[in-house]
Amino acid sequence: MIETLAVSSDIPATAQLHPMPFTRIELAILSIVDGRLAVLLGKRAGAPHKGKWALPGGVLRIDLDRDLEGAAQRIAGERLGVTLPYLRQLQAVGGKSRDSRAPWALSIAYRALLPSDAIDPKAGKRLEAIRWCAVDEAIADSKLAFDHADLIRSAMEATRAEIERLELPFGFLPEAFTLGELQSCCEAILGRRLDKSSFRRRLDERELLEPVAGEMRTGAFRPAQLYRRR
Amino acid sequence: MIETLAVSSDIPATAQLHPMPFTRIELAILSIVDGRLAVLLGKRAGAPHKGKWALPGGVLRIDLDRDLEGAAQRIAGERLGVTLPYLRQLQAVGGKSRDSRAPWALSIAYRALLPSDAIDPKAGKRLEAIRWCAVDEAIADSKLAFDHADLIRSAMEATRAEIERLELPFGFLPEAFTLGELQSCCEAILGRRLDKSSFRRRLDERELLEPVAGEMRTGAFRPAQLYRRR
DNA sequence: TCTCTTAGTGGCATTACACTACTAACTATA
DNA sequence: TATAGTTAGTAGTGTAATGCCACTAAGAGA
Repeated sequence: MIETLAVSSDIPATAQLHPMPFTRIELAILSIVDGRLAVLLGKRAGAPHKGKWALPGGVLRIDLDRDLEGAAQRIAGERLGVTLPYLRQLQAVGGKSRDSRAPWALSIAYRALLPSDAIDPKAGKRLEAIRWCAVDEAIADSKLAFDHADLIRSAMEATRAEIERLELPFGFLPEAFTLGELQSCCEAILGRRLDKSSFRRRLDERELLEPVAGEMRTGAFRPAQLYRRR
Repeated sequence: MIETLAVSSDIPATAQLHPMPFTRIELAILSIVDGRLAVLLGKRAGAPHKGKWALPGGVLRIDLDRDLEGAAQRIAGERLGVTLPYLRQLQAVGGKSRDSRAPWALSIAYRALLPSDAIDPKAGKRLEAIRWCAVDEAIADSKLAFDHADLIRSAMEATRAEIERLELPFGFLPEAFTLGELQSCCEAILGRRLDKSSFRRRLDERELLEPVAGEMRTGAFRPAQLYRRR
């Protein structure tokens, strides 16, 4: 039926028979705030879950979006005024009565890494307010809207696994950074301390970074060599 | 072209304003055939891609399916007459002009592990034929329908990564099995030989298995201890 | 000049694992 | 009955990765 009829110009009867799910994109945007891994939340301005905190997101628009990643970028631009580097699809969740706006709701969750100052705290269209929330607290918070606590947990786990594999969180870092800054980032993501010596040796063997010749970060103490992505 | 609206008896205007994508589930069902990792393909009986081989799949039915995994199980039951253990969501793919039946098509891909004899080769409703195809060949085959070669690659990579982490492929094995059988499975998935001694030591340290006391697999050569999942 | 703090390096111990070699137990066949 | 062939199972050694600890270096500030 669906398999057998279909020409692009004709409308196959069966495809019209079945209503399709209310389809959204949700964004788990992570950052480091006060040395802890944090996620961007928006306070919902309307029903459902009015007044609760939730991941920013929006409806998939088949007239505007070329593909799923394009939809995620459009929504990030419209709602938050940013484009998202290091975007990665997390998972799809869907089911009956996930969202009272429709009988069946499907969400595709994306994750991005951003420095926290890349978001204007006054942005957030269609949201009363936005804020950064430590992921530990967000996951434990039973008052988050929808099933967003699960999505945040999934974002955190995926990001931790990347760091364990030494896929570095360049999204959190400026173009040039010190090894100390990089290590602090990784520690914030993993939620545990790392050994400086082992960490550097591992980076070294994999040849992931190159020093920016002559450039040092100078500050209160001994200056540190700056590195960039290789 | 189809424009499927999200519908509901009492919904806010926003949910109804936008047409929703044509949403399907695709199944990457893996097995070991002749010592090689293989994927189940169906020959398409109708347009689009009529006569080409594709992953089995079906349309998400919001009237029938409670959630995404339920949809995957319903489709596996209807099309292949099986229920799928060790089901895992792979990824969502979507975009304009993925499928000529609709202006915007979204597919959620699932992966399952099954012994090859769990599928009746005469099954395959709405498909001309079904067959097992070695994943290497399927990935290299530019004539597969839609973007299914990408989905198969993704299924293979996800499964290999699981084996590397010693998440064992119990879906391919009977209740009780020998260490030799388990090792052969893993070798077929990884596409390389493993060292017997190391493999056993790693299993041992992680305490993943327990011997079935007194039970041995007897055959042409020295009998082997049977193990089960712990 | 001394202390404090961060940057950066070196060495030893432990662990995980690859590689090799070996013994054990069964069948089949001469 | 002896022997070859095949799979099951164990043991030991070397090496690579890395955890852990200790050390030196370079700046600021008291």
